[in-house]
Amino acid sequence: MCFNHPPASEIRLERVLYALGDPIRLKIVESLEKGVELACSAASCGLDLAKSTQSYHFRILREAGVIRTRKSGIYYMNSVRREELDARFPGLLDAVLAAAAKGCPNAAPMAGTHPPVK
Amino acid sequence: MCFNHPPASEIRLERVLYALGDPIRLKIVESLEKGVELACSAASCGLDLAKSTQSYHFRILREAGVIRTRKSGIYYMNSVRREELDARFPGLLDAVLAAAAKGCPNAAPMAGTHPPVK
DNA sequence: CCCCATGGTTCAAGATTATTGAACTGTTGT
DNA sequence: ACAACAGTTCAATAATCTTGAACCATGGGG
Repeated sequence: MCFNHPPASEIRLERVLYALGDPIRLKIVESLEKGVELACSAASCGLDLAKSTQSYHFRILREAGVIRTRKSGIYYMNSVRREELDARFPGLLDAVLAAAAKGCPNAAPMAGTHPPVK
Repeated sequence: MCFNHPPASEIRLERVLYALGDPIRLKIVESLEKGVELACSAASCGLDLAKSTQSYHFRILREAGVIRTRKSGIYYMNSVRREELDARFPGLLDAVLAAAAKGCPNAAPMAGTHPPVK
């Protein structure tokens, strides 16, 4: 099930902005922006949502070309398509994440929440 | 009728991204981004929309803090809140507009369309 | 001054889009 | 083989966009 990842050349600004323009999805991207790869449940950790809703948001991010999803064992591992986004829209993700980091110095105090250590 | 412009300190990233995450509103901001001040009808020129719809999108941009609207005579003049946005989210608008300019080298061939010369 | 044309707004209705529970697919561990 | 688990898909409900009609304010003629 290798999902519908758009090729880098077809990533469209409107879709990216739309994807980032939702608080839930922005938080997901933030949590992913340590450069790490996280399972859906770990990336949307703390957000109180039905899992079908989470799935929906991951799909939006995926189809916009913001994240990449790879199935590893039982988990769906997600990461931000950093290089491709930076190449296509230089400075955009940096500016968004810098702004997000400033506006919200949230160090969500997550404790022992199901680690996707694999 | 001095609208609901949020003070600079209350401009929230989520709202800004949401506002920019719509093709119509992005085009409006682009057309405003010559640093000029334009009437609504001029800023949304070329977009084929009911004027109530245009009004709605201008309101979203306004309440997000992206644009400023001032009534001058019979016109509602709009401009981007450049300095405030740059101060609050450095590089964000630059990155977005650079990306938009690259993705779409549209020189919309507008001819003698009702100029808001005032 | 009265009237009307004009630029935008507001309101209520119908048309997209987001959220969610239930049922499902695939993988792992026992 | 089976149960448990991570995510997906589907269909129904809730929320948001779009639009026409009615409206407000301003400015320009008679």
